[in-house]
Amino acid sequence: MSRRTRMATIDPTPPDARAEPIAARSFGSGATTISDIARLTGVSKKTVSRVINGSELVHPETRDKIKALMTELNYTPDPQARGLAFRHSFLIGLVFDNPTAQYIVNMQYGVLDALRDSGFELVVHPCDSKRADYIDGIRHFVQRQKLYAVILIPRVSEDQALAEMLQDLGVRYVRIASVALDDASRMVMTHDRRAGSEVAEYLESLGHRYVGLITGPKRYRSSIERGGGFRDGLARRGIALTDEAVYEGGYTFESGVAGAEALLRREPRPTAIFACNDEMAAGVYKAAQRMGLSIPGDLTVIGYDDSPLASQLWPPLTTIHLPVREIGRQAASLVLTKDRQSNPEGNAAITVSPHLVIRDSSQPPRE
Amino acid sequence: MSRRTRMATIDPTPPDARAEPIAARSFGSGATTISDIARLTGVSKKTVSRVINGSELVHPETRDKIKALMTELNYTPDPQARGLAFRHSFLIGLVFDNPTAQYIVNMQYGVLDALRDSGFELVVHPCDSKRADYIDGIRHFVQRQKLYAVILIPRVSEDQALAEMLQDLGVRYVRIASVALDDASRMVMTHDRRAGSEVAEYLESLGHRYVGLITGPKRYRSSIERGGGFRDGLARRGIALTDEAVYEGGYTFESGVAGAEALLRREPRPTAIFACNDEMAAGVYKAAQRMGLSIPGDLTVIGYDDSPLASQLWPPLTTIHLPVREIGRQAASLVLTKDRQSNPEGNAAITVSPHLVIRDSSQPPRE
DNA sequence: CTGAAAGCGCTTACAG
DNA sequence: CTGAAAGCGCTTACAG
Repeated sequence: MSRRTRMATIDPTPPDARAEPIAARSFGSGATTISDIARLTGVSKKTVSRVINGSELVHPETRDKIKALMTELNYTPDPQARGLAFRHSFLIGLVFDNPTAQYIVNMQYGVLDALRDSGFELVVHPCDSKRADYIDGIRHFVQRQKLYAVILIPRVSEDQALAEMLQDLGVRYVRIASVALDDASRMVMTHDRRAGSEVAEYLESLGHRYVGLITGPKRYRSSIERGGGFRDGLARRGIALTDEAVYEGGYTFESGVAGAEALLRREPRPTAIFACNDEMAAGVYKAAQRMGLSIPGDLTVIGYDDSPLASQLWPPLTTIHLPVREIGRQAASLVLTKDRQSNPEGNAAITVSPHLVIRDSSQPPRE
Repeated sequence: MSRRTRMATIDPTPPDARAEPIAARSFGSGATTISDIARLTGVSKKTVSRVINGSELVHPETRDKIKALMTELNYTPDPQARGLAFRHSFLIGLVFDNPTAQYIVNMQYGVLDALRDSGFELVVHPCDSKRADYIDGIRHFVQRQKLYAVILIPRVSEDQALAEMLQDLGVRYVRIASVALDDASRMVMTHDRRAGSEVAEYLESLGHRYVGLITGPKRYRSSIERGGGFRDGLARRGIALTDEAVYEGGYTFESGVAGAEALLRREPRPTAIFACNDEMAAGVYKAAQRMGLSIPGDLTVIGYDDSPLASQLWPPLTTIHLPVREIGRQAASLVLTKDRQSNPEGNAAITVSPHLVIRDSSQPPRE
């Protein structure tokens, strides 16, 4: 029936226009346009457009007929044409500086989870936040591609100047960070401070009293939060973390090695070390091996991230699981929800909680 | 002077049209259009378009004047508008199945190296080649976004059905693989076979006679090439690799552990193991540690990839360096060169050569 | 609830 | 060497 209706509908356009069949125009087959749908269904392009954009102002019967035809012809509106008319593209930019490969990839997977079937695509944009003009680079990227939104990953997410530039541009964005740096509607927060405390409490409960901390760079907010939470957690349990028990690393393997070597020379030697990411924890493993210390017999090691590395180390690393893919999913969902401003006051920021995963690198201290 | 020329040029459009100043229209500032350039420079849009597209058919003086104004106003043509007219977008798709995170990220960096300032952007598209309809998913992606080109990473690059679909669509693509699966103009090849042989020759030269091989899955062409090259290399040096000395792994850490455990139970015990990627080599480390074998004292281990893992293992891993970023760069350059067909016969495929990096996990066998 | 006209910022034939 | 007209596939006011 629906087929007959379609066939019976007379094409209102003059016979000279568009006389050729629908399919196979330019990009392989399936190049149906909004005009084809309008003509074959006997309505105006505007009405089809209303259906595409989910307007309520369409007669249900008309809408159904149009939708049926769109499905039948496997029609999807051209994002470039829509973008030109809407004055923005259907692209989401992912901007990042230099996290680990695993972090980047998991984030991409998470974002793409949320973007699936949305008509939006993910465009990646690494940058170097140490360059003076890196914000300009991002501005050009956003402007030129008329991005619909951008997702900011630490450390660039922590740059206030970048956020302000994006606000000036009037483009949507969301920042991923461990503290509330912005409106709740623009934040996905990870409770790094709480996770740091959790590590402290776990170590105290095992009986450790002499512990060391290897932080990330001070310019990373996550590093401050993880380390600060750890320090606070210890303090709450009556353990003071002296300055000599803290080594500022660089989130790299090598800095983990150096940090462990520095900390393990102290007297009394720490019985446990918390490294603020897994890569540095792997460095601690190496230093311990060199110094003839066994893990966890002589030394308990805790990491942060729960990267694949954590389960590949020997012994498997006790660490904080950071749900990166979930974070990416949340960030992308946030950016796609139109009604962010509908509840400007009551909106709570989206938060994601890392949690401790106990494996084999931790146990009570000897004696 | 050029400024005076510009100011003196009378706007040919009627005064009612476009009376407002140029800047700050929709997307922040800088929303200059081709019409602005044409009007202010006193030529038609078509001529400006010619300059944009590098046509020779423009008077040098005119071209210079236009270029100067474009620079002055910081004008870049809108990729969406160009895309709509050109019937393709300025997006390059990166399609991959499930390589390691490091591989994906390095590939992205390489591709972006080549795309910088080209006006093209990178859209990422992971997929699951085990799903029956995964090719349809890619087709929809390519058609809907009207991709300019797509870059195929192993293992999807090895799927002939996918390549044929892309050909039917008429979209440019390049395949990254270890053998010539396609026209030279569509290939970036890595000499995995040769690298496998290099490992064999190196081990023989050290004096190893009893060696084990842990391959990747048979469905990966790289696995066949690496393993095959290794076998051939040994054979050329008079060493036969028996079937029992070969374990088919899955390119995963766990399969490396399992493979090493199987191989190291044999008599005589192999004095060296070649794992076809670093992750499996890390698994070999774990198995060796469990069995109380020291590396390289009791066992030489060689990996493949030269991922960050290789230098983070203890002892640092001797491995084959695969220049992934360079591969990405080459693939993107290939896709951007317009004149691929100019020399259809004489074209040699782009090839990239992996090479051995000797670290501390290899030495001559005992006695 | 529906449509005709104009426009988004570019390019492609077609003329000259 | 240069330009006027029409078009790419959509949407936004504006009318009804």
